[in-house]
Amino acid sequence: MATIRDVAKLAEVSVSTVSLALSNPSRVSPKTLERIRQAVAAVGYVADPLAQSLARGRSRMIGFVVGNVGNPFFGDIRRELENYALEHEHFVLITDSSGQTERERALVEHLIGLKIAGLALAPSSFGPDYVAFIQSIKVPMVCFDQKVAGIERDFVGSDNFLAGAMLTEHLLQLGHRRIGFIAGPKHMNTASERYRGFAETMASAGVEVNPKLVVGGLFTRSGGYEAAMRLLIEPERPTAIIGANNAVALAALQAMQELGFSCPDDISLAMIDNIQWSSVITPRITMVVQDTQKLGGIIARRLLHRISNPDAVHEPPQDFVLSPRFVPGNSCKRI
Amino acid sequence: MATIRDVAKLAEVSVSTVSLALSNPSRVSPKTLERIRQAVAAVGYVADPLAQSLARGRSRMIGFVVGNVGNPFFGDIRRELENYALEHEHFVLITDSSGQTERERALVEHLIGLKIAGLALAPSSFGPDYVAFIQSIKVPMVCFDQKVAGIERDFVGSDNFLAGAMLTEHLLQLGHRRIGFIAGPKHMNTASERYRGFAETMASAGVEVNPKLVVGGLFTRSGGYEAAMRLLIEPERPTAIIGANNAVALAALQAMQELGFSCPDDISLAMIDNIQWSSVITPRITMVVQDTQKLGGIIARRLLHRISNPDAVHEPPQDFVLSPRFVPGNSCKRI
DNA sequence: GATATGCATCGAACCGGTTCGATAGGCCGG
DNA sequence: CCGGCCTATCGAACCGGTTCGATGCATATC
Repeated sequence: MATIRDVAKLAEVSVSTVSLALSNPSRVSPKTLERIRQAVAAVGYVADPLAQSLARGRSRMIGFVVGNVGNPFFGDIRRELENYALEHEHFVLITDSSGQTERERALVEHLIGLKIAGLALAPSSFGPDYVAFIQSIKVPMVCFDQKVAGIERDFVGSDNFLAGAMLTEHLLQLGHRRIGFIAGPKHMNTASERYRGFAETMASAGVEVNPKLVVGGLFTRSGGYEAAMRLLIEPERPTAIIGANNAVALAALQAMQELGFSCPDDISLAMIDNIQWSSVITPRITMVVQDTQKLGGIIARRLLHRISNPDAVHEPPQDFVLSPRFVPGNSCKRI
Repeated sequence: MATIRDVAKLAEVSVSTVSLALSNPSRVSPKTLERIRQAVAAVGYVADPLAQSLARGRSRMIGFVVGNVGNPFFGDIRRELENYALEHEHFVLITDSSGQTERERALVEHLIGLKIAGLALAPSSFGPDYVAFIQSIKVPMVCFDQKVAGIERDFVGSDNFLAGAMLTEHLLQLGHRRIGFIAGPKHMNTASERYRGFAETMASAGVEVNPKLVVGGLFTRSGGYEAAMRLLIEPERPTAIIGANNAVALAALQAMQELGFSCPDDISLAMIDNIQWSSVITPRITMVVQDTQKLGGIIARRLLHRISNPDAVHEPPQDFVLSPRFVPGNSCKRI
């Protein structure tokens, strides 16, 4: 590997001039610049990014930390960020915390050790310790998906209250009154907002919610399965079920199939968030989806804005909340 | 951030002694070691990984490069690699080439610039130029999934011939003779082997393959959809279809649904590779799956073996080929 | 014609570690 | 008592860049 000193020697200038020429060509005389350019080409010089990062104190890498890289929701966002970053000569390092807060923390610390230029984080936890940790991060960052109380950072996400409300309204209009709700973890903002959207819409419609029909508490497949089973063995079985995310809704579908219930003939089903291959699942599930592409675009733009404008540190954090989109399927029946 | 010099000052030893103590404690006297330990704790010293990598010429990071991080096949492998690497104090950098060879190359070069300790790569291409590029990589590496002719590296993958053969055999035993095959790109080893498994099993059984029933050529959803449509409008429509991967098979299912064919009553369907949520898809598709966990384990072990045994460079590359597993569903009917 | 201004270039310090050869002191055997 | 060997520690060079203050020279100003 050729170093900057090889270039300097060949071009008969000092090392510092080469460095200057490469990072700020206009500050070097045209003829010297040309000599340096030729020398660079001659020896095939490429700057060592590690040495650059060490000297500059920051690299051109962006950290991307989520709980599940395989989730298409995060995948779409990742893709947007990658493309935008690449256009701006940045490089995205993807990491996966498996939803474990400890691992997330280790990953973030490792990334900061790598002197990343910026961080896009889908927070995996909450509470004072967690908030303190996030707040201690000095690197430009954007949080997304999960709004966590106390974190004062740019945030990009969807209107989850609206998402819950839309599905509830839809089912009410189809005549459903006994609507089951498989909820997510109460402490997660997405989960509580979606539930609030459900509860308030029911209340506005003057329909009382049977507390036995609100189940769950995990956004996982197994949690959803168990919760769905509880709904299905209820004597006053619901006529429709809302899954607060894709995993619990699909688990509910599986439980229904296993118990011999037909969807939508026996029970209607609706969910929040898309899944891959949703179009080949029978029935096609009525859902409310987030505009992942737009979310990703905003995250990317916001993060790179903060990265490339050093003054942006003083800009107060801002929330970007997008409205989700209703996608009708054939999993909900009028009764 | 505390530096190694702060530690040295506080412990009243030289910088080199601190470095030595930290990397090779046995070569420092017990009492000095203790002083250094206390100093480290006192100033909260953590070595800067960037500076270490620069000085050592290699880091403790492992590059993971695949065409689609969101694919659960790669996701499972990634998880195994991450866990194993973490146990050995290595850190996995995930990157996504979107299947674009140019991007893959840029990513690999970037990772090498980061002085990664090792590389796990799912090759995205083939041909002399590509092979030459891969062969030029000096970093310890393991290739997986796609076996590429000419690349002399450790390889970990599944027996794709067997995968194709198993499904074919299954359908033959159910009485099918007019079996359609949606193939992948001919130049991809997985695709050609799967096809070969199909063709040879048919031949052994003395069943002639109608060339019109072998369609496709892309492992994508849209490619599979188009190919399936061609099969379905064929006058001599197949009684069963094999999708050479999950994407084309599910696209075929969608096409069948859209044209009003019932699976498996009208047409049977079988596929290679699993998908997420396969259990909620109606019908449950009969498939042959790869043991992703085991694949990931082998990749991880092999790579870390090469990384931590410098002599291992002389070990000749080795192929690890696992047998896939048959998972019956209810998408194939006896006729 | 002396002084101020600006520009191109350079040298040296620095980022934060590692590594190797040198040195000094302690212990051994002869 | 002295030479030889071992061990603990150190200093300096190095990895490959960046950055800032200094320098020298040419042009603009009064």
